Amino acid sequence: MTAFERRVLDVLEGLRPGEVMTYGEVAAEAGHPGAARAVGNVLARTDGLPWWRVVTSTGRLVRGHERRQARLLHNEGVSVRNGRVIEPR
DNA sequence: TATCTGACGATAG
DNA sequence: CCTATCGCCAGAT
Repeated sequence: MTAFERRVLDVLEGLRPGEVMTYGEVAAEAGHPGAARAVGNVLARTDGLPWWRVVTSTGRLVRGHERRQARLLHNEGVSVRNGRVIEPR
């Protein structure tokens, strides 16, 4: 477990159902601005994290997991349309 | 130290 | 709005 990974996990644990953040925002809050891509890597290999509450900078859902993510987000009251989170980023 | 990889970001076309 | 590209970062080899 690296320091970077811990910081990312801390940020994610602060997310409540229905709240959504972008990879870039997570990276910045974790104290590693610009490491959006690295955040994605963490989410991809770590289990038990609310990965579906993280989307791309344009509100696009995670590549390759659109269906699953759309369902999970919908369960939390987040509006999704055409593989994209609606309005409130 | 050098390279490669990937659930990203910004931008030109 | 979409795709191609290039830049960036942390991790793994």
